[in-house]
Amino acid sequence: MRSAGSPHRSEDLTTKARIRDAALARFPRHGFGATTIRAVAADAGVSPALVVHHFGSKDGLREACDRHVVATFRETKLAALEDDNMFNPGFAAEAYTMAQPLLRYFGWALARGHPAANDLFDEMLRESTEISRIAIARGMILDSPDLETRTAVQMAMQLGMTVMHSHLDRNLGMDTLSAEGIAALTPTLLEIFSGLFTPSILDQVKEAYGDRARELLDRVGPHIES
Amino acid sequence: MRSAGSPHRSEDLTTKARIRDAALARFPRHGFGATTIRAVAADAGVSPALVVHHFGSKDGLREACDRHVVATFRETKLAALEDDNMFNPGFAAEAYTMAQPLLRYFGWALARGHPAANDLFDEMLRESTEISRIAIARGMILDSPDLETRTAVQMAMQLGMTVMHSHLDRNLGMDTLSAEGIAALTPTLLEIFSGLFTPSILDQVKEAYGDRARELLDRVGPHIES
DNA sequence: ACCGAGATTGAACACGCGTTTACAATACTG
DNA sequence: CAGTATTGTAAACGCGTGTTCAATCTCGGT
Repeated sequence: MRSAGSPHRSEDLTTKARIRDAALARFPRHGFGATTIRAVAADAGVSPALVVHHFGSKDGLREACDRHVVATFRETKLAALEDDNMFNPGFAAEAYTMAQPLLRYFGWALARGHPAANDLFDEMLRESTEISRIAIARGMILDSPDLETRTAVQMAMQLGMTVMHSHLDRNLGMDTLSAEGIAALTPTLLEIFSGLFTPSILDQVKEAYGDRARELLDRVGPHIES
Repeated sequence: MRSAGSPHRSEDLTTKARIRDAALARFPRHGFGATTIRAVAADAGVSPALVVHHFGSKDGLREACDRHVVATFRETKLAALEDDNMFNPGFAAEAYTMAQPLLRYFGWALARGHPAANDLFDEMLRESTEISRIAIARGMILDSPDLETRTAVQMAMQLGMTVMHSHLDRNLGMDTLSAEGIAALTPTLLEIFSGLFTPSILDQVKEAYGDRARELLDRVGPHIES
């Protein structure tokens, strides 16, 4: 799988990017109103005026965050599509390993219903549906008379889970947005959605995910009539 | 099923309750910071000073909203438990019919991770797990080697769906928080979770929900070995 | 009729915010 | 090196905010 391509060490980032990243972390944690330009500037180690100089206004800063997150998600998703990794069972864990602040911000933007995030949701939904169709054709998941609705609900649920991640963390005693957390949770997700998989892919998954998945998936699963 | 018991016509409410309801609607829509006491007061048709007189401060107002929503949810949930309606397939539709502002606010509070909402989440999770155990004993859903995790993930997903409801609404062309929306979506939810149901309860559900559910559920479903 | 307590208000205050402006330092370019 | 754009800063301004306060209104109890 291709790397996201963006630098991760903060000393490699331009001042503008450092300001943006500081805002990216603060907005979802404190909300838009409670996030002050002065605080963002302090996080980035610059003066408040420089924030305005680079982004025009506080709203401009938020829009820049929106655009950056949306663009990064799009790129990551496209890369995944190109490499045909969408059907790799371990894909989710790797994909979610991308910087957690981005995920947190994305969930926040979706919950806020910002136009740019709306567009991304809709685009992701269209692609998700298309991918579901391909997976059906490949005999991996089961068809549905209303695949659009099923995919939409499933996507809303999985993204919603991201927004609720702190509650999962607290109750499961782990960081569910980390790579290890995703890996630990994947068998359970497969168990929950087991009714939608074909028996053959379920066998493959049991093989791929080891004992824990086999244990969880032995009792449940799809049942095709005929 | 018992009614929630709270009056719905605004002219029946005390001024204090009207202020609280105005805040209840504004906080999730505009966020805490962007919600001004003056705007809440205008919505309730009172002066800004009266808001402070009744709730002490803006934070006090938010806390009052938190308490009210959490308490209402608890009451509704207890009533449902008492009446043993938790296993009625049509329960969700009725339960969700309660005032939508409450649902919106609850989702917002959960996403914010407010302590009071945290407690309610944890309590709901504990009860959900207990209910799952009962449902397993009654042969309605399938057991799991890690029922706690499965229940937690399922709950986070379903609550997260509430937070994401606007995106579902936009893409499905309906109001998914209304009684009709819930009813329309329930067959799809059953389809998604079909792997967790026992065949017998799935048959019952097909019977209860009519042609659309039967259509959706005919292809998928659980498969118990032996 | 009187009183007192709670409900309600308009005006004002103090503070922190986003933003502006003028100015200094640095980096780039011919 | 001169000239110029870019990057950065300190200080101040104006505005909207949460909040306070004294004053008025409402109305049940005696």
